[in-house]
Amino acid sequence: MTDETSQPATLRQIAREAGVSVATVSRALRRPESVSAQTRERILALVARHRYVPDALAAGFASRRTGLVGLMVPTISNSIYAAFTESVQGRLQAAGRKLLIANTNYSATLESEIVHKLVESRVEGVIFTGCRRDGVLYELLRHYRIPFVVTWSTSGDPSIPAISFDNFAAAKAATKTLIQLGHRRIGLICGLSAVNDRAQQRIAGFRAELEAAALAFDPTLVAERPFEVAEGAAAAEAIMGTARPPTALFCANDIQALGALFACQRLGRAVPRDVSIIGFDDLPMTRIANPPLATVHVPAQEMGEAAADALVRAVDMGEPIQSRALDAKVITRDSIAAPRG
Amino acid sequence: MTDETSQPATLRQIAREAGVSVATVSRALRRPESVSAQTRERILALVARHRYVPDALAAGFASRRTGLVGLMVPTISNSIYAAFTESVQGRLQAAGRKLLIANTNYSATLESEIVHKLVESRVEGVIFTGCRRDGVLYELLRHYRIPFVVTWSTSGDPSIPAISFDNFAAAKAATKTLIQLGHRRIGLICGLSAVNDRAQQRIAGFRAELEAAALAFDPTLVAERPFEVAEGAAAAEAIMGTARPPTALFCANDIQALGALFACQRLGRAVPRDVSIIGFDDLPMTRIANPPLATVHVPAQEMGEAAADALVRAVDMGEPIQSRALDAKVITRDSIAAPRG
DNA sequence: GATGAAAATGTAACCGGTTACACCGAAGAA
DNA sequence: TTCTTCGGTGTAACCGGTTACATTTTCATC
Repeated sequence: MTDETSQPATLRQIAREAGVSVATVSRALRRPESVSAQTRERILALVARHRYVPDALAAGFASRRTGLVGLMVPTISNSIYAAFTESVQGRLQAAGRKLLIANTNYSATLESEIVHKLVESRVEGVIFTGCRRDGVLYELLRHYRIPFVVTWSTSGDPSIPAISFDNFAAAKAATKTLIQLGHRRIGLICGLSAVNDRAQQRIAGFRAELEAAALAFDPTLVAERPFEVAEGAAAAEAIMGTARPPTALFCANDIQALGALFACQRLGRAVPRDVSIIGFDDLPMTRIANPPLATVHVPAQEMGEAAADALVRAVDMGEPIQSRALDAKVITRDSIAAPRG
Repeated sequence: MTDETSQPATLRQIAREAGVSVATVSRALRRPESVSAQTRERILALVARHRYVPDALAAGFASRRTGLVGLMVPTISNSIYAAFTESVQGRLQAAGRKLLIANTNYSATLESEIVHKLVESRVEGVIFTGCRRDGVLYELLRHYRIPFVVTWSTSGDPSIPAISFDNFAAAKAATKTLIQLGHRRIGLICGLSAVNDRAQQRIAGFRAELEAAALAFDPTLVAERPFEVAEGAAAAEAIMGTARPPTALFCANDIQALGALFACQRLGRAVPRDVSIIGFDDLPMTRIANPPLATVHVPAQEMGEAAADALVRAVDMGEPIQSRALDAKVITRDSIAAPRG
């Protein structure tokens, strides 16, 4: 088990020492059954002794396959993206692929740079978060025949496959839940729609439902903020501090919803007695909070697995990626109730 | 701006069309100042027209450099690792490196497989979480001259560089804070020490401080659980439901601490009046919770950046990695107070 | 105009696997 | 015996850049 030389061995060295050709060593490692048992054992013994680990770079270069898949998420600090990333990674790992993760930090410039890096790395597929981006990027990927799929956002363009759920409809449903309880003045806390098409779609769903219920949209009850607990708390304080505060808050993500919940409690507004709160994402913590937080369950894990699987199939079998809309549904919990009086 | 051919171009094609040698094209792309302005522009125009993106695989293969760094974390679902990962990634991205993330899911077997994959990929460096693992892995990396650094855990072995903080001391300090407030019966909720050396070190720190204060260690007040809010809640319920419940809980991570906080409140135990709670990690949410949660600040971001920087320097300048212990410190907030009576 | 240094460019070997194709020998079929 | 088949193996081209070294061009200086 000691290393013969201090330099890592190469396939040719192993071949020489085993008295066989490089092709045989390559085969012994990649398709062991295609080599006689005797030869195989001699080779594997040498491999172990030299601690030989084949160079995936050279192998990838020679075979024109890298086994790499790129994933672009805005951030993994947000638990929901972390869970999503983990599901993608698990699935790819199982399929013998490696995951290259890149954080775009909600910056289009950074995202564009990263896509170029991924193409350089000759990834075999790319998973995007959200669909709004410069079309040049999609063209670049097509030119290099790299399949891609959009997640977290449905794309209007049928040529851009999306495995996702309907943010607009989900936000509309959450808003409807509040309206059906009797709320007429509803605040909205969400991400920055300028850099986040999910936030934008959720706002649109919120407004559409208000309109459907013939309720006025009051911009003073809306806050677009970064995804931070503290931002959610600050936004809730601001909205609840207005002259005519709403009786309910729709937070387009659970991180901000938790911040809002804490802020309301600190302000002495009981939830749900004085103000109802509904979130979005269904993070594990919402179930445990006091009171448990109503939310919208998003199929983060399912979406990640489906996207990874679809990409692997596209690479392995040339199967085109079909757009799919998964289900997101409102989860009613104790943080929402009919308004007082 | 249209692509001439439908096949992605190669360096040789660009060279032929530009009427120069491949070396010149390579230089024009990698060190533009080493080529005359005229030639450079002609080449760059062709590069743009063909949408040429150099093949990093071939480049890496030729130059024996991949620009890849591997990061092994147990999971990124835990916010603190997500923040850590993000800081590593940001730093590496700035240094022109790409990050290969792998989740070990607290499994030694999986970790071992992944290290092999990373060596195959010829990563230029590896960042580990925790130090407890089969020495064969460290030997393998040394044999391939791949620098590595351990984070989140100090290593006893000086040959294994660690950029970390002292879990034992930090847990001891947190426990001491509770004891100094007057607590004599303290519960402990933490991760699974069997698969997590940080958890193990924190338990040890907890016990050491009890001993220093001449307090008995009561195993019925200790719960080792996976890192989930729900687990923290369940553990707190169990511990607070015992015949002689503790007056304080030390949770060795904030996720479980939040679960414990919610559970205590649900049980009608006011925090900190009936029970004090102190966490570990200083997640953003602890600041906003009701009451704000005392915790131990860990230098997750600093550690990630320092580890990434050290690795880059080791690769670029052959500078050996020095072990460093960063500061972790107790943050007092309203969730802890002197016990009643 | 000759000279030498510096700048710009070209030539070709090389990185370490993969794989199409050729080849050989043994077993089974005719 | 001869032909066919097939498992096992070898040969060598190939993937697309990088880079050491050689060569040519440019330009300031004497």
